[in-house]
Amino acid sequence: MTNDIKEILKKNQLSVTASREKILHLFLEQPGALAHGDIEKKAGEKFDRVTVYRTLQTFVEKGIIHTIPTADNSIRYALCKDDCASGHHHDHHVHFVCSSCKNTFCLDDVVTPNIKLPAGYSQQHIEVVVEGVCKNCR
Amino acid sequence: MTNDIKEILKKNQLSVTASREKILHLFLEQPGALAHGDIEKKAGEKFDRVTVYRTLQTFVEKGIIHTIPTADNSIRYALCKDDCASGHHHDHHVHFVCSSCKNTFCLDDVVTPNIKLPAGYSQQHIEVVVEGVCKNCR
DNA sequence: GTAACTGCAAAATATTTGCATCCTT
DNA sequence: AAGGATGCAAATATTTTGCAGTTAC
Repeated sequence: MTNDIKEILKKNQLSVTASREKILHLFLEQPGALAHGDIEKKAGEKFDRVTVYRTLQTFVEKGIIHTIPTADNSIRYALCKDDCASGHHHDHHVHFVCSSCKNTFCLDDVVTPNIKLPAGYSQQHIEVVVEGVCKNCR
Repeated sequence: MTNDIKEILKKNQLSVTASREKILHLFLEQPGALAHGDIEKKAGEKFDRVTVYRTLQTFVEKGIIHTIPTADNSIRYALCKDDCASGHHHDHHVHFVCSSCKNTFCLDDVVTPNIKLPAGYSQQHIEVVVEGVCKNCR
């Protein structure tokens, strides 16, 4: 498991450092998505705010995690599936925000639908976020 | 036209003030969505940052405008259709972000699709944002 | 006249940048 | 040893809050 973490970092040409291992571990050990603030809390004063910013940014650039837009101005991050390589990230699944427990999940098995756009519009990417109650909260 | 603006405000039990008229006017005169920053720019030093925050918040509460989540942490606001009343806002259309001109539009004619969720999940709301090139930019 | 709205000041938060030091390779 | 990563300090930017003065009704 710890090896997995090192592997992911190496595969993306990143040096293996304590902060990166710890942040990546947080993502692996929990099913949902994490906002910047969550990471600082869960890590328990361990590392600098700035390191978290920089690490998240690096991970997004490398395609290790991806962002999930939300309506409340708090960007959330979630792990990408293995087949997301740097540059061409394909994020074809639906995101789910639980209005009860406030967690955000990737519904990896639910693919985004095809949308018929009006004439003249071309589609490059689609993002679907469903809000509701998750299976743990009902 | 100016009457429309006053009407909208009155219909929502808001006093008609210069700031509210001006901000509402900005939304009416342009097809896309506006972020907080856009409003400050377009208004040209006219009113206080704080007033913009408070006005936007009020409008969202009353259902005059709604928020559109984006991946880059900049919340955008757009006018709601007439049938959005306070409390039960129905926002059943797709949003479109142009990667060229950076504008955000409401595709009012494109309704959000039905998503089949995994067992145990219930849906309260759905948000669909498509990124691509709009008809003006291609 | 009263309640609601605005603008200013200031506080609280959040994010970015520079640089010296430390760690990974 | 060299390059990259971290942590601290500080600069910026963003959002919130309190309060006094102004405006709408």
